[in-house]
Amino acid sequence: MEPDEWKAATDLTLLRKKLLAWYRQNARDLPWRRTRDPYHIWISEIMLQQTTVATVRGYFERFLDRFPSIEDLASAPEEAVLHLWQGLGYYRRARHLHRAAQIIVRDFGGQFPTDPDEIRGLPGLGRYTANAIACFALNHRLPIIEANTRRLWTRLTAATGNPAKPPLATSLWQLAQDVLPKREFADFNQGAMDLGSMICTPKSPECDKCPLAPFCIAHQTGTETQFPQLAPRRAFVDVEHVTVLLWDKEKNQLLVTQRPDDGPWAGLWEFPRVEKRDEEDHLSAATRAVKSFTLQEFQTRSAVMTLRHGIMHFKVTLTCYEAELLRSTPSKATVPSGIRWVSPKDLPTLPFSSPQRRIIARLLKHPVPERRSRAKSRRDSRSQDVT
DNA sequence: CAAACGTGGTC
DNA sequence: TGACCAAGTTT
Repeated sequence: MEPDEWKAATDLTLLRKKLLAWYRQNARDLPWRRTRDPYHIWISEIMLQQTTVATVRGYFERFLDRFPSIEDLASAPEEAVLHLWQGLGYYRRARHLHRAAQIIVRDFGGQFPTDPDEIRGLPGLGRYTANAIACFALNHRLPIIEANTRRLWTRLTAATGNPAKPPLATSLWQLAQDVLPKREFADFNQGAMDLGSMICTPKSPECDKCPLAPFCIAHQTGTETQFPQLAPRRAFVDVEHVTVLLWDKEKNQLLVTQRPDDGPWAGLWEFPRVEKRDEEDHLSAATRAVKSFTLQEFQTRSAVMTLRHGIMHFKVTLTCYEAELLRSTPSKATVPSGIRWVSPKDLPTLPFSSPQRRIIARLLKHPVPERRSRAKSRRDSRSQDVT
């Protein structure tokens, strides 16, 4: 059925009443619901993009603890912002957040803008996020559509087609607008998300507990799990990456490199790493990884660990080698930007991707020189040592 | 517009 | 235990 058709055939007044009543009884107690501060709600909404509530909880608290105000965020080094974001993924969000904070300080006197169009103009704020902040923090009567509400409304209306793109996306936004009550629209929006998240779940929705079941076409026809009709995901591709712990033994330091502004893990640090080519072996790839960052002479040693991780639609096997400088870096040498020599204990002060942090964790757990001998007996569930 | 952009919780 | 998927935005 078309959302328009469903709307005309539905008692929207009753639906609003049912959803609001359910929300009053079942609302989740979330940290970002205990405030109306647009800055706090902004941070939560950015963190929640494509990210589960369970994951965000801890990050939200730490972030506001470190950056209590927009000005604190704006004046922080980008590296500090990325450091608080490490492990959350989609790191572009953190950089947009940082840039937006600077714009707010420069153009809005450090006060989060109250005009929806100005909010929408900030980097990282699309239609959903801008409306969510304007609605929850600033009392604007605006609709929202995200994963939970998309699932909820497509099931209620049994809407066919891809809800992420026109024409269905357009009619869902229109529907979300039209169902909003005159008052309590913020609770209505929050309630729709909670219902989608807790009752109208992707796999096995609990329709017997759903206050909107009487309005739901999918439920009436037993087709709940046929909606939403999302586009199929890209198939996974196996790839091999090789990364190198290049030691300056004399100084007890390791070479780390900063990811370029574009591409995966932009702005984060990592040990020199390349994607292994089909025609080369792991050792050659390890050597190539180091050579792409330094002209200093070194000797590649052996692989010390292998771990697997996912990134986007890739299944990565990451092999970690060790290598050693033949001569220590002269103390007065100029180190190019984008490269640093860091002692193992200082590695946690830099932002790293999750797989690279797993390498660091093992490195610190098995400090030189026992690292090799102890490695065999100390394997964890997610990675295997290579002998 | 299709593709890029990460990670961990969950069942 | 591996597949699915999450409070999307940008280019």
